[in-house]
Amino acid sequence: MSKCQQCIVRQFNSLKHLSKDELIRMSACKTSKIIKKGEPLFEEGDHINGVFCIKEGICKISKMSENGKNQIVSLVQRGDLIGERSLITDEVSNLSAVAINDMEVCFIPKEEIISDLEKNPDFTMDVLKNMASSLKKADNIIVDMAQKSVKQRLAETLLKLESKFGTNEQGAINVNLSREDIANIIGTATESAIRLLSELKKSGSIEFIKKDIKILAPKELVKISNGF
Amino acid sequence: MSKCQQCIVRQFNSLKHLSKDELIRMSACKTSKIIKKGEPLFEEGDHINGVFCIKEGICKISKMSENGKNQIVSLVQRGDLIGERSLITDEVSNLSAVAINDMEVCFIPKEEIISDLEKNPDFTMDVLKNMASSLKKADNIIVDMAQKSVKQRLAETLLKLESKFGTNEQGAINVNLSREDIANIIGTATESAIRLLSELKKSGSIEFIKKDIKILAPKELVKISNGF
DNA sequence: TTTAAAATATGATTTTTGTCAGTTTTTCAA
DNA sequence: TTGAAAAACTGACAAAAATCATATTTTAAA
Repeated sequence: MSKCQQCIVRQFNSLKHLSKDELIRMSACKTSKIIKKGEPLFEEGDHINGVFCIKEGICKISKMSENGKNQIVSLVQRGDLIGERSLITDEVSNLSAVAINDMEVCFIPKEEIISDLEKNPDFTMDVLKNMASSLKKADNIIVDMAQKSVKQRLAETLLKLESKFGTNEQGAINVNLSREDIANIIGTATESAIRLLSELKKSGSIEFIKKDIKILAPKELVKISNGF
Repeated sequence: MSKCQQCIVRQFNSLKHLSKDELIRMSACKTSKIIKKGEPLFEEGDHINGVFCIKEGICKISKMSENGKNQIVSLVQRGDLIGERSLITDEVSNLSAVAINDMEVCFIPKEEIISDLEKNPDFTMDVLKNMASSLKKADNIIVDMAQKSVKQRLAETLLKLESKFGTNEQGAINVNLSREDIANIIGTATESAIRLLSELKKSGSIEFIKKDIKILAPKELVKISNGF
């Protein structure tokens, strides 16, 4: 199994603050998993008891509402760390994570990393920073969900997706989301999302390359997102 | 000025993990403020550069949307700490805080408390725990905002308000929110909130005592909140 | 390759929610 | 106390979004 000390992915997240010794110890106890597209990494109610470091692939973090609809709360990709919260509380996960393409993921058990959290202030502060940043993002999403129309949220989401995942050779947003996934990000019915995408296509703001979405007029989407 | 070492309020938040020495030092540099109902404690764009410890009163934490509507993200009360994020990042606040009744608040400058965050692991871990808990709550709010109807959110909000602030002598929810505030919590137009409150009143789930709301049938509200 | 299932798409309709306009009630300061 | 401003309320209507029905296209398994 590959060694954490030599893993590039670690440089992208809080684990970069661990010392060589800490990494060697971690490397010895980590496990590596392959998760196929569509399969869960963990589900609501699971005891995670550790953190996942994403070596390859993208997954959607979602939560079931009482209405039985799925809401995607975030998308995480190569280099991201998930499950930091499990280090801090003993509660079961309130979220589930499902691969949207094939993934390679390392798992570091809680008992191995918890002492680092207590003893390595650089590591702790970085975890804290990430949480603070997530919290700020969450507040912004709450405001958007509460105050923006579905159309505004769709336009904003497309812009965010492009900035996060970039574009492929044909210029389309480089993440493989179904129309249903998009609807579950913006919090609307799948039909509504499809309808509004068609509208944006008709008006020339986007085009479809197969099922992928290419943004043609980003400024137009910014306008829509801001309510014009 | 009163001393932090003797302040009961401190027991309710992360500051309880500070040592006697740390408290004495903090006490020497803290400032105390009286904020009248309706006045801001801080506003969007302010450099907070420290934490506020609420000694008395309640305030609403809110954010302006691009649409020009105000969204209340949380309500904080006696014993709560606000502004922890300012300790971690140098960004200006993305939120504003306005008193909903007269408040007494202590302010502890960042430079005084930042070393505790770096050197006192109990304190750090408690801040981390609170952030993790806030993050979980935020995820739940996102799901509610995205997936629940205004009526569902109103019912849920009333239940949450009662459980957080309790009831007064007449059994009404013990927090002084305007109808507009309620609308800004659930993310809807003031008129819609008023209309749905009247509906709940007609159906006997709640009653009004002056402008205050008294929950008569909590089970009914739970049903509504869950979509029945 | 064929075929069934899943995903995408579109139309018609209903429900939900927002907006505007106006009335009544409450609050608070002169 | 009184009168103006703010808050609460109600109705009518418009806009947004969900739902239901159904058609078409794509995907993936046999």
